[in-house]
Amino acid sequence: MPATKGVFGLAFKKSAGESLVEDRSVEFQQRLAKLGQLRESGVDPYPNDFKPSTTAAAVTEKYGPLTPEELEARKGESVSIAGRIMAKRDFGKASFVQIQDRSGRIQAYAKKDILGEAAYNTFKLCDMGDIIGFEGHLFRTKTGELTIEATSLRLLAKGLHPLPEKWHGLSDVEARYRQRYLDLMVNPEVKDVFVKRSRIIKFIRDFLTGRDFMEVETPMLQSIPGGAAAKPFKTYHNALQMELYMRIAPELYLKRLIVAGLERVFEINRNFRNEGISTRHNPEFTMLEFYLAYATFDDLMDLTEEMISSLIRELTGSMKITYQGAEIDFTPRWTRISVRDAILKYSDAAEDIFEDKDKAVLFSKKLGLKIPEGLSHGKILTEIFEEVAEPKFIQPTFVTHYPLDVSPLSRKNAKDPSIVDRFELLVAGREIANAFSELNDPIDQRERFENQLKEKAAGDAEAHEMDEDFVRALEYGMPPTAGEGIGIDRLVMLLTDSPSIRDVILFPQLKKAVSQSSPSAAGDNV
RNA sequence: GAGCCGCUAGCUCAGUCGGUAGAGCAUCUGCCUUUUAAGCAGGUGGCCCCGGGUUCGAGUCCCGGGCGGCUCACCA
Repeated sequence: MPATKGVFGLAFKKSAGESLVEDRSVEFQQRLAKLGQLRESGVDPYPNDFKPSTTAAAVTEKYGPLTPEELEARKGESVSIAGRIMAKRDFGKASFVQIQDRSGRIQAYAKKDILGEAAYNTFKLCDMGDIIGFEGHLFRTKTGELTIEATSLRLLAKGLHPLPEKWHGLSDVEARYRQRYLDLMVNPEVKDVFVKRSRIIKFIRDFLTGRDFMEVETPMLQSIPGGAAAKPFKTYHNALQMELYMRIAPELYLKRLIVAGLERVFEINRNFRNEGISTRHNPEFTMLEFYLAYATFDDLMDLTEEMISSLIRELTGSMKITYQGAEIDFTPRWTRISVRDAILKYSDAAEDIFEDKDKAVLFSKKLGLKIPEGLSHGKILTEIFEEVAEPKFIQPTFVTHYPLDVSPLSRKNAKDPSIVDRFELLVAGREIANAFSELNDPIDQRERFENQLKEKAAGDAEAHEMDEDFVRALEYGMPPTAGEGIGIDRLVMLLTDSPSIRDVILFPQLKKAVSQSSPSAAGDNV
C-alpha cells in the first residue's frame, strides 16, 4: 500500500539517513516498513538471547519414527529450533513455515489460538528469509509430515531482501559466486560440496597426524618466492620498507623444518600464483604438502595410494567414483609408469629422442608442438609427454622419473642422472599430486639454483630464484627425505564431480563488480 | 590474450519482421485454522548491463565498452 510505504519510508529516513532507502526494490521498502511496525509495537527485530535446544535433523531423527499416537503421548516434550523461513503457507489464522537450520529443514505450524493475538501479529510481519526461533511439540499433519506445533515464537533477525525463487533457486552463475551466502542458503547441493570438502581435509589431517606427522604453518609472506615455478604476487611491508611476495609454495620452509629435525611435517594452506584464471586455476588455492624423513618417493607412492583410497572409501563407501561421466576406480594397486615408457607407449616416438635433443625437437614438431628456441631437452620431453600421454591417464596412475631440468629440487636417479626420483599422480588426465625424493646434497642444490638463474637470464620468468639460506640449511645436513604436494581443490573437484574449481572454492576470485549503489562508479572505471 | 554464448521485475525466464515491455514465483490487499511449488480474487513492481550510431521509431539492427560462462592459449 503506497500510504504505508510512504509513512514508514519517511520514518526510517529520519533515523538512519537517506541513502539506505533510495534505489531499493519495492519489496525492500515493504520489509523496511514491517521493521518499523515491529519496533513501534515494542518488538526488537534483532534480539540475541534465544538459544535453540536442538536442530531440525536431530528432531527428525528422534521423532520421525513415532506414530501420531506416540507423538500425542509425548506432547509434554518441548523442543526449540532456530532458523530461516524458507517457505510460508498462510491460512489467515494459521500458517505452515519451513525452517532451515545448519542441519536441514523442518516444518512448523503457527496457530493464532495457541500463540495468542500479539505473538501471531508479530508472526504475520515475518517474511520468507527472516530468521525466527520457536518452541513447541511434535505432531503429524493430515498429510503425514512431521511438524512442530509452535507454542511460542520470536523473530530473531529480520531479512530485508527477498529470497531467490523457491523452485529454481539461484542459478545465475555470477550471482552465485558473488553472493555465495545466497547460493549456500537456497541451493542445498552447493552446501553438500563444501561439507564434503571439510570432511576431506579433516580426513587427511587425521590420516597424517595418525602417522606421527606434525602440522605446521610457514610464511605466506616471503622475500624469495620459492619451491615452485610460478609468477608471484608482489606486496610491500611499510615498516620494514621491503618488498615481499605471497608464497607460491611452502616447500623450502618445510624442508628447513626437516633439517631442524622435525622429521615428519605437513601443512594445509593457501598458495598464491599470479597467473591465468580458468576452470582449473584460482589465484589462491589450497595445497597439502608433507615431508617424511628417511623415506623415498617409492614410499610416498604407497602412502598416497593408502591415503586417497581410504579417503574415498570413507567418503563414498566404495572405491569407485564418477567424474564428469567417467568411472574411476581407486582400488590399489595403481599403475606406475615412467615418463619415458609413457611416451613410447602412447606415441610412435623413437628411443633416440631421450638421448638426442635435436631428435626430440624434430619429434615435437611432428606432433605440431610450438617449441620456443632454447627450450631444454628435458622440457621438450615433458611437453611431448603432456601432449601424447597425460590425457590418457583417466584411472589413477603414478607417472615417474621426470627429466632433471624440470625438477630443480628433486634427487637425481641413481642409475640415470638425466632423470629424477619423482612422480606425479594423474587422475582423469589431471595432476593430483606431485612428489619426489628430496635433493639433500647442498652442492648439487646450489648448482641447480645457478642453472635456474641462467634460465631466468635467458628469459624464463618462472625459473627458480636462488635461496642462499635454504642452501645453507642443507649444508647443515638434511636427512634423506621424500616430500609431496597435493592440490586440495583439484582433489575436491574430483570427489564432488565438480567441473570447475570455482565450484569448490567458497569465494572464487572475480573481477571487481560494477557498483550498483554508487552511480559514480561507472565513471571510475573509464 | 583470442573465439563463441549470455546480461530484460527481487528470482527463473519469454519477447515474432524494428512499432505502447510480458509470464511464473516472490511481494501487496481481501478471503481462508492440517498446507506441501497450498488455493481463490484483485493490485504494485522495469536505467531491458553501460555509451554511441542507424531509424519517424531500438529490448530487438550496427560500433565501442563492462561483467560473467565455456573453449583455446597461458599455467611443468
